Amino acid sequence: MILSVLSALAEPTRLGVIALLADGSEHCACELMPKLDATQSRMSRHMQVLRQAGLVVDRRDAQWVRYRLNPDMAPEIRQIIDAVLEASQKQDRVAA
Amino acid sequence: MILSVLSALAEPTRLGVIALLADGSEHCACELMPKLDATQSRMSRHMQVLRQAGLVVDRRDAQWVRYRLNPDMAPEIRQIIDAVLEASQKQDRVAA
DNA sequence: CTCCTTAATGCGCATTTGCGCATAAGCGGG
DNA sequence: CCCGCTTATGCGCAAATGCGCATTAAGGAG
Repeated sequence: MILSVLSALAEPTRLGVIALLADGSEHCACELMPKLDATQSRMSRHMQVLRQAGLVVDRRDAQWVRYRLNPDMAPEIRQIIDAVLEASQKQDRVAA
Repeated sequence: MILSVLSALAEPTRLGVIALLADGSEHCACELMPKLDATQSRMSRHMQVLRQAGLVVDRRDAQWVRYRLNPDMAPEIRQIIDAVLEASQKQDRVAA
């Protein structure tokens, strides 16, 4: 369980997805793709990994699939997410 | 950086090492090996990954190599470790 | 129904990861 | 020096991962 969460996060595109979804709102795959410079099939499979790890949930809305952070995530997993996001923000700040 | 931390943690034996080192004291590889049911070469290579991710430091003491959590770990990385350890403890408690 | 947009998936391939085995290297004791 | 204990590493292999390409599926609009 935790291991699947950690390996889901240990990939730059997937981590980028989590960072984008961290605003709490919904985003469709077609919106995430260009922002993360990912092709369609890559994005689709990465989203599958995030879904299976329980990090995101999806909702079909017409021809779109809208993703958001799983609102029912266990609090201890949510803490990992928050810590990871904070650490990657700090890293970006240094890099910039 | 964060990605190397996450992928270092996303492996059961390595996560086990971190959990054992979380008591704050030093442990030699030969002590960790039987506790985590790992062979010598496996353990050696896993420790290398943890070292390169900056999670542990090692110290040669005669024929032993003593490991401990990196005391100079960046606080935001340390927070990830703590969150991960708490989550895996919770998981163990449910499993037991 | 046809066309368009969005998303999922089968397939094959290249790279990475994890491992065991054997061997080397580091260190202390006799 | 030789031996024993501990650790590191070269090598080859099997499995997992990540990807592109092409195709399929799902949905809405005309």
